[in-house]
Amino acid sequence: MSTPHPHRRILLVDCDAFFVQVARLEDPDGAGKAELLIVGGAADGRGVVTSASYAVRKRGVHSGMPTARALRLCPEATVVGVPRRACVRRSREVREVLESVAPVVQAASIDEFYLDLGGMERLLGGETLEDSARRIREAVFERTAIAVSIGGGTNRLVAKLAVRHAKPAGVHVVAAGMEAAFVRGLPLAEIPGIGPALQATLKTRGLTRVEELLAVPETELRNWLGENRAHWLLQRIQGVDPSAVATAEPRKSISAERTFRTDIDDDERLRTHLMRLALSVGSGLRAEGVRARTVTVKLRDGDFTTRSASRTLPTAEDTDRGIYEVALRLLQGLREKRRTGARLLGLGASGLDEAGEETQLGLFEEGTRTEGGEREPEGRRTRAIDALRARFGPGAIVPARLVPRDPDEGEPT
DNA sequence: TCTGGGGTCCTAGGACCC
DNA sequence: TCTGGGGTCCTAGGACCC
Repeated sequence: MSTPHPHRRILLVDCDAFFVQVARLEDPDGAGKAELLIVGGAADGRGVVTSASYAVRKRGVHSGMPTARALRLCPEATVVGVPRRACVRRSREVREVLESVAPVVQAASIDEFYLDLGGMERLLGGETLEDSARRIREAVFERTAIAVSIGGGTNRLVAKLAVRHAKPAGVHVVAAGMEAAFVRGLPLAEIPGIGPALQATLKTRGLTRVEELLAVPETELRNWLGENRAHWLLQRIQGVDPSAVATAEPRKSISAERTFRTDIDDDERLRTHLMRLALSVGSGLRAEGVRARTVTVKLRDGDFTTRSASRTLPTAEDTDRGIYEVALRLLQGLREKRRTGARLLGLGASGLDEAGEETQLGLFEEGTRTEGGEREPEGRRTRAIDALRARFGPGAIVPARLVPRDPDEGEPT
């Protein structure tokens, strides 16, 4: 079957410095007035920059940089915490606007959305992709007060690369047929998927630009990187990306982790943190209506060595207690292998199946057991607690006696 | 100046089965 | 007695993205 249209019309809508914008909208008199604004973790602990205003970026600050270092580069900057809840809400508002103007919208992250305008040619009349992008940019700003930039082209990769040339608050469309030429002029580091490790590998052969890599014979590349990676890389540097814009697939894992202000070597305290993580992961599972077959514990030692242990259960689990009990054994195993101060503790749930109709219990709820040892349904209370946690955060309802206030919590900024 | 938290995907070895 | 493959699941680790 032949397609009626010669090429696809893909847009990537990317919110400009999203966390900064949201922080300003939520606090117009505080963050809103600070031109030099950093959103991220506290500077006195181990926090990093989540997003920095463009004025701060000019000083060399970028996301992922330790906040302490960012403040050394830009001492006048104001630092505020991440307004998580507001970001989720505003992200949803942006998505809703996009869904009203495009038939297919895929949220790639909290602040990025792929659109496929295919199939709406008749509705659009003769509108060019660039004009569509401008119209959509304005609609989003009008209805959400969020400024976005939009990249466009015939596939997702090109749209993604184009959006960098659109920022801030602009539009950049790569014309059909110009994909390879557009990619050819870029440094390899700009290609999504070519991260620090692959960049370093390529650099051992003096390769830092797409152009240079294109000159390497294909067979050589295959011998060097293996069939799969070579194929993937070749497509990337030729501006080819057959992947479709698809609406969200079900989530594959749910996890929570904490980096401590100072390393923790005390098993009792680690157990307390593990409980807290189990509460968070458990309510996440129930909120999604899924159960997990695999539980993973992650431990990062003081020297930044990261270790993990996982266990797949015969039956899927979604209770705080069930998750916790498996996780505790895994944590003990990891601690026995190497007992040293822990920098980070994490807990993940994967192998997710849709939950059935049976009970969903919270961590410290006993539930009543029938003669067969089966739990009786007592979902109402757990659901009520989960609802409160959803509104006020995972710390809203915790068994105070067993999970005291987190002494390792960073100071709120 | 050390290096967050939430995810996805890939690889590789061993177990197990056909 | 010797010698195969392939497929799937599980586990551990790592790369990468925002």
